[in-house]
This record gives sequence, structure tokens and C-alpha cells, in this order.
Amino acid sequence: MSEQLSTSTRDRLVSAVAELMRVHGYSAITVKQITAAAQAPMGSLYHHFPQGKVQIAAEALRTSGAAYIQLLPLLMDPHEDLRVAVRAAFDDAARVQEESGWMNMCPVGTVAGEIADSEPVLREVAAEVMRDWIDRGATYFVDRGVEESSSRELVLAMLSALEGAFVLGRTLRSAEPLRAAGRAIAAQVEAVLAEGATVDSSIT
Amino acid sequence: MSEQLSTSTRDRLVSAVAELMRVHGYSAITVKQITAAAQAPMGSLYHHFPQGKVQIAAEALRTSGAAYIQLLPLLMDPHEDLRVAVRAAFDDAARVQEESGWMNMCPVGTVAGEIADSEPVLREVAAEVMRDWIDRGATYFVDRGVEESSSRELVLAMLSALEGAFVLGRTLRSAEPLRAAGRAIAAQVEAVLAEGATVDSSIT
DNA sequence: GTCTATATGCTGATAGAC
DNA sequence: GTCTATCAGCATATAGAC
Repeated sequence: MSEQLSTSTRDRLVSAVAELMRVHGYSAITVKQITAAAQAPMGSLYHHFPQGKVQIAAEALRTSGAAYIQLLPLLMDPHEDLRVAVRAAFDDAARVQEESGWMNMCPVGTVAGEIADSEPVLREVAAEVMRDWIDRGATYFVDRGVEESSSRELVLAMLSALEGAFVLGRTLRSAEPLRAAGRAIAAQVEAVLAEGATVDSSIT
Repeated sequence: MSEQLSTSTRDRLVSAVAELMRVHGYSAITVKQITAAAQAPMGSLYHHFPQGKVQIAAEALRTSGAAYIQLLPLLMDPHEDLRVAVRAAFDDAARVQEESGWMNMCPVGTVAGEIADSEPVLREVAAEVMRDWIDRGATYFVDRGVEESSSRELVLAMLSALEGAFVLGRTLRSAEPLRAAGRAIAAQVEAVLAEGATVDSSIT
């Protein structure tokens, strides 16, 4: 009964697509690249994913998306002040982006922009992933004292700034966009907390 | 001496690529699509652009990029209060995005994200376009009373939020991301102006 | 479930007549 | 400067033995 050390062919295929999409997006990668990277034959891909490239890309987007949003609390929890926490998250992202040699930080955003008008199935999957991000993010901000109505707006602004700064930073090879974006979102946190405080004091 | 009503073959080719990239990005479009859309034969494309697809895409990015940044003052000039102006620009963008049926609002951001690790020539062109945006944007903010050092940070945050919200909005088919991003950048303007005012009052 | 061999169509690019 | 015909290679996907 020899232990299976390697992961399943299916899992290796999904990981390979996720990694390839992170670097090259969706349109530019080929199924040959995928099977080569996963060290699997062509037939296995179409055995596990009968609809081929689109289907395996969808699965990879869901997997990566779920993993990515877990970073948010991980980066922000250590900081008591929410404004500091937001800036720390962006500054950490900036550091990672620079240290990695300006790699693509988020395949979901990249692929979403690329295929929104061409691959309706993948667009819907990307939308599901983003809706999950927004829900989880809003819940996190509520838990940290932001009013329910402002939380959704805040997480939308934060994710937008994050995704956009990823692209600018990677293109310009500069950590500036992410740091600047972090300051803007921190300013928004400040504004939202001030609003909440006003409401609170009017109640008290 | 019959007037030439149509544009030159060269111009039609560049326009066709710009429009196709706006919708589908770079990797997904083909030179056949380009020549078909421009109603030009294959040979003409390679006559005017010997390096082919990459070269014509580069030209289209430069042309579109230069056109896009002109919208910023156009949208913001009518509003005296800079915070209002910023929100108006984002709200206008949100309206356009929704009314257009969630079309791609900025080919430069889309293409930049897609090819940053695969097409070094195009990445550098996209970087040049963005550096031009940043310079012009920073100058605009300075002209409207923002301190020089804050202006650059502000325009970086604004462009990041704009590009990211384009992607989220198009994927989610929602105007919310752009509106939320606009409020965050307005908060940043508020913060930056307050800072400046503090400095000013210490001088006065 | 795994793997090889292959089908069919399309890719970017070129040659060369006009 | 325009246009047609065509190249060599690669794309996704499939068939069918094991």
C-alpha cells in the first residue's frame, strides 16, 4: 500500500492553470502549456474537464479567488487601528509585488478584465468570486466597527483600488500606486468612522 | 480632384485595433479581425507596420491613451469644489459604463494587465502612457490648489481606483464600484486639502 | 483513469504581382 | 502603396488503445 506522495492529476491540472493564468492571463495560455506544467497528458485534461480550457480556467478562478480573500484579515488583524490596518495591507502588498519582481498579484482581476466581453461563462465565475470577496470583506469591516451601510461601499472601494494599483504597479514597476491607493482607502476609513462617530454621539 | 472622404488605410487600421482591443484585449484578437474591421488587405497592415501585431497595438495604445487623459479635466473643470469634481468624474464614468452595457472603459489598463509578463514592448508602451497620465494629472491637481507632493500621490490613487473599478464594475455589471471608488478618492482629496490648509494657516 | 496519435481549422507572417 | 495567395506552425479538441 504505497502512499500517494503526489497530488491527483486533477489537482495538479487546476494548480497549473491557476499559476499560468496568474502570469499570462487566460487568452494567451494554451492547453499544451497546462498539461506540460502539470506533467499530465492531453487526454487527462479532457477526461476531468470535458468542456476543456474554459472549464478548467473556471475551476482555477474559484480556487484562487477563495484563497486570495483570506489574506485580507490575515494582513489587517494585527493592527488595532483600522486606518493603520488598511495602510498596512496595501503596504504589504506593495512590498510583495516589488520583491516578487512585479509579478501579477491577482489572476482574477487580470482575467476578468480580459474576458468580460468574450467568455460569458468565465465572466460569471469571476463575478461570483468578486461577490464573495465583497460579502466577506463587508462582514469583516462590520466586525471591526464600521456601520453596515458604509462597509459595503468601503470594501468596493478597497478592492477597486487594490486591483487597479496591481495593474499600475506591475506596468510601471513601481510600489507607489499600491502605497498611494492604501492612503486613499485609509482616508475613506477615516471619513466613514467620523460619520459613524457623529451618529453614535447623537444617540448617546 | 475627388475629395478623399475616407481616412487613410493606416488610420483605419489603427482605429480598428484600438476598438478591438477595447473590447477583447490584446491576446484574443487576430490580425485577420483587424484587417477585416479596417476593410484593408493583410499586405497593407504589414506594409505600414512591419513588426505586425505588436507594433500596431503599440500605436493604438499610444493614441487611445493620449485621448483618454483629456477626459479628466473635461469632467472635473465644471465643478468648483475639487472633492465634488472628483466624485462627479467617477459618477459620470459609472453612468457611461452602465449606459454602454458594461463595455470596457479603458483598453490601456486591460491590455497592460494582460501582457505585462508576456509582451515587453507593449508593457513599456503602456508604462509610457501611464507616466504621461500621472504627469498631466498631477499638474492638473497642482493647478487646482493641491500641494505638489500630494498631487502625485493623489493622481496615482485616483487612476488605480478608476482602473480597478472599471474591472469590478464591468464584471459585476454594477455601477457601485465606480461610485464607491469616487467617494474614497474624494475622501483622500479632503484629507490632502486639510493637510495643505494646516500648513497654510501655520504660514499665515 | 491514463496516455498517444492525430484531426481540423486558424494563427501571424511573407512573397511577389500589380 | 495595394492586394491575393499561401506558408509553416500551432491552436483546441478528439478517438481509441491500454
